[in-house]
Amino acid sequence: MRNETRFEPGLKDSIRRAVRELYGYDTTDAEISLQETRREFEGDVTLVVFPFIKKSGKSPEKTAQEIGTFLTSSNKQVGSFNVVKGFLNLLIDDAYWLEFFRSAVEDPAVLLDLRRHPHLFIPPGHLMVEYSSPNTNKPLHLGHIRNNLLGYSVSEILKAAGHDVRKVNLVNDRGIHICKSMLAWRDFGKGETPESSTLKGDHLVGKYYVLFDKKFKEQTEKLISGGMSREEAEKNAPIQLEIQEMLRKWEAGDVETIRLWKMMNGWVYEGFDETYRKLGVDFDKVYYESQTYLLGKKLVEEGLAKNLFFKKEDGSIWIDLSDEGYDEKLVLRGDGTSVYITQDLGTAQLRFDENPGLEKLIFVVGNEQEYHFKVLKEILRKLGRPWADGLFHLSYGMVDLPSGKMKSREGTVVDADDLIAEITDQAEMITRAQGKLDAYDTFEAKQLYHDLGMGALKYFILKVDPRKRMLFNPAESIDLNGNTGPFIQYTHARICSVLRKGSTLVRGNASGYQSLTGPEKQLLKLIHAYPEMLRNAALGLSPALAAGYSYEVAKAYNHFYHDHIVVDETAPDVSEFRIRLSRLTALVIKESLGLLGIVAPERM
RNA sequence: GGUCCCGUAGCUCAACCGGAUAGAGCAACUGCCUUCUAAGCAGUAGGUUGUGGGUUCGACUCCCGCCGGGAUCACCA
Repeated sequence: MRNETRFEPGLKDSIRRAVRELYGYDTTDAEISLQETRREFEGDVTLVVFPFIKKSGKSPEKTAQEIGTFLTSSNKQVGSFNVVKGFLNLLIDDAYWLEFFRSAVEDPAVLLDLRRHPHLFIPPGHLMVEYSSPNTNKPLHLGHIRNNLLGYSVSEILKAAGHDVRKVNLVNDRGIHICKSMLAWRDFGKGETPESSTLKGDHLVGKYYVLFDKKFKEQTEKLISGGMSREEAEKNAPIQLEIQEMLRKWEAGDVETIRLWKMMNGWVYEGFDETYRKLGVDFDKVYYESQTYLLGKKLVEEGLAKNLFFKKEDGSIWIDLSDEGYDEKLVLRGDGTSVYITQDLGTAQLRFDENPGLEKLIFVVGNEQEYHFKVLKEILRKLGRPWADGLFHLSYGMVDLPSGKMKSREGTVVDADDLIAEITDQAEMITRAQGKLDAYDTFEAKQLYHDLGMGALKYFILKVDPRKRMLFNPAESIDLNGNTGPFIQYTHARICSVLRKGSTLVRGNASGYQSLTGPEKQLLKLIHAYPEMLRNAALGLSPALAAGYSYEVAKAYNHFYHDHIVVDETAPDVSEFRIRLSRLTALVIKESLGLLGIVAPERM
């Protein structure tokens, strides 16, 4: 975690003053490198003095010594210091930590509200986050899970940092691939419905999508054995010709086709809603591609009129982006129909039109579409849209299995609903074996198993830097010990248990407590760092920072808990302080887990 | 082939803008429940940060070459 802003303007200003008075020049911010003191040395913050030695003309040790002496006498936050090579370790006085503790006890908003910290404050913006973006021809899988969890968490982080955030979904509900499941159901489904089959709607539709593929393969193989080339066979399989016909009918608004489409998509949406509910994600608005795919043609005309685009002989329209390091890019087909990017140009325009003041549009989409989003942004920029710079592709890495990539055709896809069920079952087994929940009724217990299972899954996925590929091993499922969601949830439940026992001992604000033990101070420092973590997570769009933070806090609390008696009738001052410290710890754990969409249970 | 991303302990991941002896968890091994939740705590062991150069007081981090892996470059989305 960055520390340079942590001890607020005070410390940096003091350093600046020290350098000016001692060596007679003004430092730049970049030269003042503050970091957390490594555990093996004594201190809280460390100043790297190498940048100053040219001006001081003295050795690193001597320079550090001089700055340290200046700081202890000019800044009362600095209690003492020591020097190791070119590193000046500063010890922040306990009084500072205790003062912070009391202000947080009085008013927890000090922790949660960035407006309370001028040096951490981010000007609030009006943002939109698009995530999930499923196809309506098959159920959600592990890849979608990462997308959904990221999109939701990033939105929560941005909201917590003070932004106005709109979460949106863009459902890919039309097109030739959607027709595949429709056709297979119509011809082979015998009227099967989610009710009659007891299959979840999205799974039922997915079943017919797979069936289509099977029939298609059978037909092409047959044609190939009849002497046709593979390419020809794939073009001429009867079922292939039929879906093309179906898509034409759909686009022409054919009543029967539309009816079938609506019915089957309806099933899918019911299925998706259930999965979204289990994942705990939601949207302020859902866009449907069937309503947006025609948008964007006006922008194409505009680009043509401005000579940014050009028309080829066959009537197709292109933009030449070779000067920007990209290729020529098609923006409209020869027959005048939209391609993916046409639509995206249109929806971007629509969103900025619909949301006056919108500053940033964040697309949570896998990194295989990086090229697409670069091109999209570049085109909009060339079209003179001032908001084009506000487009941001939050490009996340794929989720790999031990066997390699997930391939739907090879049946190695990990289904989202199955995974959620398995993890929840596992959480239930382990929790029951612990036998700490006798007071819970069935409903509460079920809810808890779900919260724990999802805690494990969400933490596992979100703790990894979004940009990186990650590996998920379903066979080992998910650990519940160590650096995991349930470990942090457990710590929260543990604190709640302590608080239930000790709440009557708390009356004042522990003002009698004067000196901190090591573990107490460590915990307090981490609590103190919450706003800074929030700021960094928001600026970096990184749930991983919130995950890492919550883990650090949980570890520090368990250490503290192991070494100290919290509730002690015979030492009311100490108990009062430690109970209040526990309360603040529970608060930052609950908040940081909340940023990840993870519930912090009171018992487990 | 062009462009981009990745390579850290047996495994999964950290390491802030270039800072000190590269950190956690899992797996392995040792201890700790008569005391507030042992889903815990403490410890041992595990590394030439893919590789070779360069820049720097200082490189996992920046630059160049190589090796290995991935993505992308559709009148698909």
